[in-house]
Amino acid sequence: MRVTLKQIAEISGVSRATVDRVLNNRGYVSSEVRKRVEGIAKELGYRPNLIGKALACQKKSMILAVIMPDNDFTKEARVGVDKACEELKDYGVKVEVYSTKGFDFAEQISIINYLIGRKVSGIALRPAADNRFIKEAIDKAVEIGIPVVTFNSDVKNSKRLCFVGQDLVKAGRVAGNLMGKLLGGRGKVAIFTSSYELLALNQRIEGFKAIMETRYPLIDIVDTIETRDGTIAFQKAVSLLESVGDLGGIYITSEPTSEVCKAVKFLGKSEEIKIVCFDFYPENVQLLKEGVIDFAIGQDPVAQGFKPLKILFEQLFNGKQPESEHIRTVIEIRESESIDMSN
Amino acid sequence: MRVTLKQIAEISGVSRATVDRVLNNRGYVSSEVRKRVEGIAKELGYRPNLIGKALACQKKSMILAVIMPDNDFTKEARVGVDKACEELKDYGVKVEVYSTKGFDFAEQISIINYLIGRKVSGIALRPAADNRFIKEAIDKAVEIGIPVVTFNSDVKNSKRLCFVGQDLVKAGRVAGNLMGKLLGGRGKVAIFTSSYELLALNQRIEGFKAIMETRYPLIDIVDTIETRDGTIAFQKAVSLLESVGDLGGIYITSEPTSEVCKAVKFLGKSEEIKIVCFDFYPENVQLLKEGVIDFAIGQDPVAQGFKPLKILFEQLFNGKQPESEHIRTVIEIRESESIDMSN
DNA sequence: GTGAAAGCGCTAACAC
DNA sequence: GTGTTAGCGCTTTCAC
Repeated sequence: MRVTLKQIAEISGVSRATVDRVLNNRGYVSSEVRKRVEGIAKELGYRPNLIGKALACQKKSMILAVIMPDNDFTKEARVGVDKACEELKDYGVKVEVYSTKGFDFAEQISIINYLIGRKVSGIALRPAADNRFIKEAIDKAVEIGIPVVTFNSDVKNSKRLCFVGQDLVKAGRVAGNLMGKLLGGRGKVAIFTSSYELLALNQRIEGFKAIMETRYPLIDIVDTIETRDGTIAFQKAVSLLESVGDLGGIYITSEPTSEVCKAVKFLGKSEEIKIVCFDFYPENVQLLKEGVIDFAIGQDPVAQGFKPLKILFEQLFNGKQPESEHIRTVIEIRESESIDMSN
Repeated sequence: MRVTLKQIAEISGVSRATVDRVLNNRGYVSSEVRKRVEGIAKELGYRPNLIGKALACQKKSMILAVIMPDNDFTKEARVGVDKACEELKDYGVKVEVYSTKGFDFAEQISIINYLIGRKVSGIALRPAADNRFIKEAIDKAVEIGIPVVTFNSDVKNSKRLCFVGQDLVKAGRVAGNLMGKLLGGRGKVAIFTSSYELLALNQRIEGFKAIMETRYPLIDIVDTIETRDGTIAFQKAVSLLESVGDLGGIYITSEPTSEVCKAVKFLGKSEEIKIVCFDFYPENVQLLKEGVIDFAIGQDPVAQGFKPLKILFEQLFNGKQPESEHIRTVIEIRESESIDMSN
């Protein structure tokens, strides 16, 4: 059994309450006593017993809030949120989920302000944008003592505790390498992306292009198409396929996947066109099984829902800092045989 | 706050000790009282507070033992074992690791007997073999009340609580699909395996062959080579490559990976021969980066070290049964860009 | 400034 | 068979 607070109290000749005051910076303690207690605690390598602490803290339930725009990703992240809920329940943690329709950063800001007013203990945020308004809202929360963890997408230069998400450039490199192997190192490729305004997607393109240049010089990126509103994706894909008859592969950074695949199927080119895309949403699973998509790359949304809460809890509960400022989630490659969640 | 044992005691008009006796089946309680208490507990949906329980149990440290033959896999599994150690330390759990040189099942049996004598609380076993002697040792432990969890490789028909490991046939299918894609669906392939006597490796071959037959009829498996002692692998690979000039790919089920790759490099065929193998050991990482290996498939050794201990703990500590009899670890696909552990 | 004491939910030794 | 009591390590209230 490790050294306890009680032992420290006895050795230092003070009460447990005083040791508690010193070690947890609450109340006033004469600097002489403080020095002595700190010295002894350090010397004995005191580390609080988390179970005892948890038991004593159970009553004062702490509230953690999760804010996330509602889309496919959210649904899977929710599984991780629920897991964290379950695991932290015993510690008196309550989790509140605020899911907003669409990527409306103004709404996120007002939720943050509301939470600041309610003095919640911590906030996990999937930002709807990376701009100075969101940044300021985050900083405001942090400054009054509410730690914020961003996930899925980051807010640059903000005071958030850390960011949990995929290394997106690297994910793009992985996608590029997969495409390179599928094409045997030669051929024509097109890129589909939903918006040039989302940093994450641009990074996925950046990594893809980088590896194509260095490792697959014989692969030609013939076009990069922004689809914005998904409805035009199908038409654009059909035109592309018709105009570039010998297209070998399509790389899709996110949303338009099913529309693009529909076009490929429509023209009966599932066999000859190789497709690499992101995420394991149900439509993608289906397309993988059908053999239309060759590889899908996952970003572990469950971990992205789980870890921010866990990190906030550990920070608040035992002052543990996150291991790094960017907690990377795994880059999962799946094909038709490994796509089933059951494994 | 959920309903507590104390409340149940008050409502049933008995003492906490009696409720404890009823709910945890210790000591004798009149069947009348037992019925009443059980009824009330059930009605109120009583679930013990694990933190309180943990705090009270800390003193009687429980010992969990891990037995595993020492090889590359073990080194990585060890990381998971240490993680479990750390996480369970607060609950008064001590973990003892017994790592044996080589796959000597007799030695494992004597360790198991020793642990039975010492009355440890639970055993995590990576079996050195799947035979009736090991099975009997496991059953003996289980019968006197020491739960056993097997990992990495199972022992059929034994009374182990559950098995933690990869779905090996499925992993073989994944490997086959990757090879199929690398070869564009046509060509000649050879299989290297270290031993026909290890169930795991045969299952990896089984899955591979199955998918080749159904999905890639134009791919020809020209040879399956057993290398046993690794030293002959290099020579066998060289002969193969020389005799089958137009070989397209090599599938390696385990150990001989680096020797086979050496042969491929030796003959300057890294570019033309596609290689799919297992595990992310340092040599494999290097070969992936060099572009000699195309894909490596991981079995999450860290989880294989971690989960058995966690499962044993939960079973012993709060009677929680494992979710399934076979806890599958993830089938991780990695290529040169995603092979770095850092992600 | 500091200490005493109660209490979190549960277990276990001992008394009856 | 059942109850009493102390205690696990920590926090917190209240008194001095």
